[in-house]
Amino acid sequence: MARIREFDPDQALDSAIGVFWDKGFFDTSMDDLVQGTGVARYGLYGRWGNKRDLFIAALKRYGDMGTTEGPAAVLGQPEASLPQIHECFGSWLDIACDERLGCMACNTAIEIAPHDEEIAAEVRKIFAKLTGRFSHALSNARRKGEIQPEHSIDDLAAYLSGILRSLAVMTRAGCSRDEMKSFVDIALSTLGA
Amino acid sequence: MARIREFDPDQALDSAIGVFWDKGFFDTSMDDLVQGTGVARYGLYGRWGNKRDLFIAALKRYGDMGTTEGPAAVLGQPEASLPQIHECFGSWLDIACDERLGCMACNTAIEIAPHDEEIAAEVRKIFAKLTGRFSHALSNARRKGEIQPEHSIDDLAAYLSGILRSLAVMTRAGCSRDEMKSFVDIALSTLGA
DNA sequence: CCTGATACAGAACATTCATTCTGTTTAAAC
DNA sequence: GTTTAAACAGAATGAATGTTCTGTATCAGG
Repeated sequence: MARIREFDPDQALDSAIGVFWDKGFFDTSMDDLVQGTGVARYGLYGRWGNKRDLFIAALKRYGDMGTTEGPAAVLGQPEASLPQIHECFGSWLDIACDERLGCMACNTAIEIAPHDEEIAAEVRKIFAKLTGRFSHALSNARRKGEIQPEHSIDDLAAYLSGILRSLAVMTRAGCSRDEMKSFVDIALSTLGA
Repeated sequence: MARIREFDPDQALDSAIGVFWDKGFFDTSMDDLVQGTGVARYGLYGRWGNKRDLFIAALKRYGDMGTTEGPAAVLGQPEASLPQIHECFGSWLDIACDERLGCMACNTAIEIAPHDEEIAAEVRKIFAKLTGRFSHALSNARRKGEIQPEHSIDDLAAYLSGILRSLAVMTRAGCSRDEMKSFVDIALSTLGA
């Protein structure tokens, strides 16, 4: 009864993530998105309504994928513990030096969160999700006796989550790998042997 | 022989810092700046040429003032050591909960540094300046035996500087004071007793 | 008091932007 | 094959943006 859609919304969203992640919200034009996604204006507006809603959809998808696809993926393993935490930061460093994307949630936090509470809440949700991943690994680590008992698991998880935020800023600023590496080394030394 | 200028450039720059710091580069219009500084277009363009150059001037001034006026000011005391480091983070937390400005250098790092190397270099310069302040206080702290000898002063200074960057992101994201407080507590526990 | 150089206020300009509209194409349903 | 609802490509629109221009006001020098 009607013509069939030519683009895959999820795939388009993945491309949109790439554009927004790199250039941010305000410096990204709808033209950039049409070009970046390969989807015509009609398709983008028909599906997501406007630029802001498309951004929110992209951010949410980033939050859904980010922890299962990026450096934090290893934290999801059932038996993930201290080695996986180290691995997570290690792969972050590897990626951070190739590209200057940083973390889309952090970029959004800085660029728009103070002026858009709905988006701010989404950012904090993504942060919480990552913190949850660290909690999981830290619980295993504590059970295995890999970390000091000085701080609570939740506090430590929030701490590691925060450390990643520093790296996100440094990555965008173009700080050297050495600088980030020694930062991570000290940060992780807090966990204990 | 000519009419005298009515505005003070430094004062105008201070106002411009306020606008850019809050809204970032792209979401700030020249109208916002005219309104925020109280200076007419003619004055802004005559003195700084264009928006980007005005931004750079504001960023540089931020870098010059930031470490001597904000929470990091106490680090400049000749005998500043561990207590002043704690004080610095303490006042950061106090300020962070009133307003959601964060750190202008961090905001700039994320918003434009990856796409503008001149500005990125300026951001790193501001980071280095803050790190220098921490170095100073940490040197005193080490001499007084207030911190562990495990890490080098320079690495620790870069570490503390990085911690502040996390807080900048959390502030913009609207994280709670408790969350930031426990983050800082763990971060500073690394220094030792 | 004139003169003229410069700062001022705001209009004007060209461009870009997000969004909407229009005419065409597509393919499922009859 | 015809019909028709929906997707496509890109032009059109109106607002906003960064920048420049114009006419007026101001003040130092003669």
